[in-house]
Amino acid sequence: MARDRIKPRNLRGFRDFLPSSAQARQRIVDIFRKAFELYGFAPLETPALETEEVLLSDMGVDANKQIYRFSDLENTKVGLRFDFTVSLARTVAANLNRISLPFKRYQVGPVWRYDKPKRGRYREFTQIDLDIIGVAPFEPEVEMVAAVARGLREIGADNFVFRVNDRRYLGEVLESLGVEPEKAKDVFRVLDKLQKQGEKKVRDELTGKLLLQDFESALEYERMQEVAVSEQAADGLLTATKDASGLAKYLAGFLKRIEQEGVGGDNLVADPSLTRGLDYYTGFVCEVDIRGAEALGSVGGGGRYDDLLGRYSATPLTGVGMSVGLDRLMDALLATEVIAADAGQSTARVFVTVFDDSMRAESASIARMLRQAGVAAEMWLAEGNKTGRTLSRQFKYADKVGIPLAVVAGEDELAKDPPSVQLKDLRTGFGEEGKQSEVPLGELVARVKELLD
RNA sequence: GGGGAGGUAGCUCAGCUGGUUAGAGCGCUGGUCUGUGGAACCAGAGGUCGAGGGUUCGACCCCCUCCCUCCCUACCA
Repeated sequence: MARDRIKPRNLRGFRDFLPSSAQARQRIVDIFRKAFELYGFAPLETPALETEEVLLSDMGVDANKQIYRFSDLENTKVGLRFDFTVSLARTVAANLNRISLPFKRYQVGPVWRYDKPKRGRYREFTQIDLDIIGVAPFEPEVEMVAAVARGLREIGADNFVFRVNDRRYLGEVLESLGVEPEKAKDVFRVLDKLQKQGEKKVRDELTGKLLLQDFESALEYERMQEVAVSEQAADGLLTATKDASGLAKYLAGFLKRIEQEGVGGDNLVADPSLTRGLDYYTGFVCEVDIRGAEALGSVGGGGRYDDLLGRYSATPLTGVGMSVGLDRLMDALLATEVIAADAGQSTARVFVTVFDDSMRAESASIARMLRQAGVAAEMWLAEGNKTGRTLSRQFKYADKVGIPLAVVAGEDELAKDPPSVQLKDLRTGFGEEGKQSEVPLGELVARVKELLD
């Protein structure tokens, strides 16, 4: 009798990535890595597990609830990292003697949040994180946004929108509107409905429930949302509050500066309602959306955290950073058809068939030749091949795993002078002209490279 | 966190008002074809009908609890 089988299931909110999607993910990560290194960011690696005391407290109440926590076998209280920022702060504080400021680093890897899973939200997900430690505003902010924007463009996702704001600015605005800080979120949530529900309903709700004094200013302020950044928008921000403050000037200055770096127009929006959930942000905050996939939520976000390092070090240090959520980015890119759903299962570009078990050595030598030339090649591994009889199975396999080219090394061709093989293009349909041709072994590599271009 | 829908083969699903050995398509494995892929035909493997308990002579079907998935909503990556 068979034993009880174990159900091959994953934990809730955890996923496997089969080769076809894992390849697509890794391509995206590689692009970001290159973009970041182009700006001089260096990689950092930190442990997935941190002590509870490092992890907790400055994250905000909601965040603390979402941290995976447990006691290890020695009863040490530990937790899985919730994001990379806290680990970064700890690492920097512990290695100040070995780190030169400014410290520019990126980190890619999984983080864990005990949240209710849904589309675009997982309990284990991969973040691509970018931070600059030790420099005051706002050049680091500019560079960070520019580097992430570059990565997105390299992927082909020109349909991104950065929303930016400054938390302190928000406080000033609220004060000028006569809103108590604890009501801030409610006020902006209601204001968010302006488009959907109309002005009257919003006015009633705001002046009624929330006792907002100055509705007109709030409305004017809200209308700054979704305004593409321009001179005009920057001026708008300056007048959104009754008293144009130094802070407003600072934000407007930032917007002009980031435009110089090529991030503007449809890609940049000043969003005065943006605050973000994590408590450690002290100034600049931003989020990135993929236009057309806003319902999935933002694909990235971040901000400035000038007090966080002080938790771990007597040396106060400023910092700014943001991270892109790879999983949600993939979902958004698929939804907006920036990338295709399915890549191949195999990484090989050429499939080398085995015509007959007795001719495996010949096939193996062809595969070696291709690999030597830097062409990814896969050879048929199964035994039991007789004089071409299993070719159809081999082609079927190669086609299914997405290998574009196949080589058939048959006895007749190899016996020729010069020895030759059949090179077949599996991408063109069966029966079409030019689906395959005889190529001398000496020209195989060149011909393959030509076809793959 | 709040509201709604659903869980039957690897996948997509069917299964009459509860009635004997639970089905289809696709996929998978093998066969027919002794030099060529998406085909056809044949055969086969694969299900404790999400889990546990209850009602009943009898449950995939009815009831309860739990688990899981999806959609809307709030928040986040």
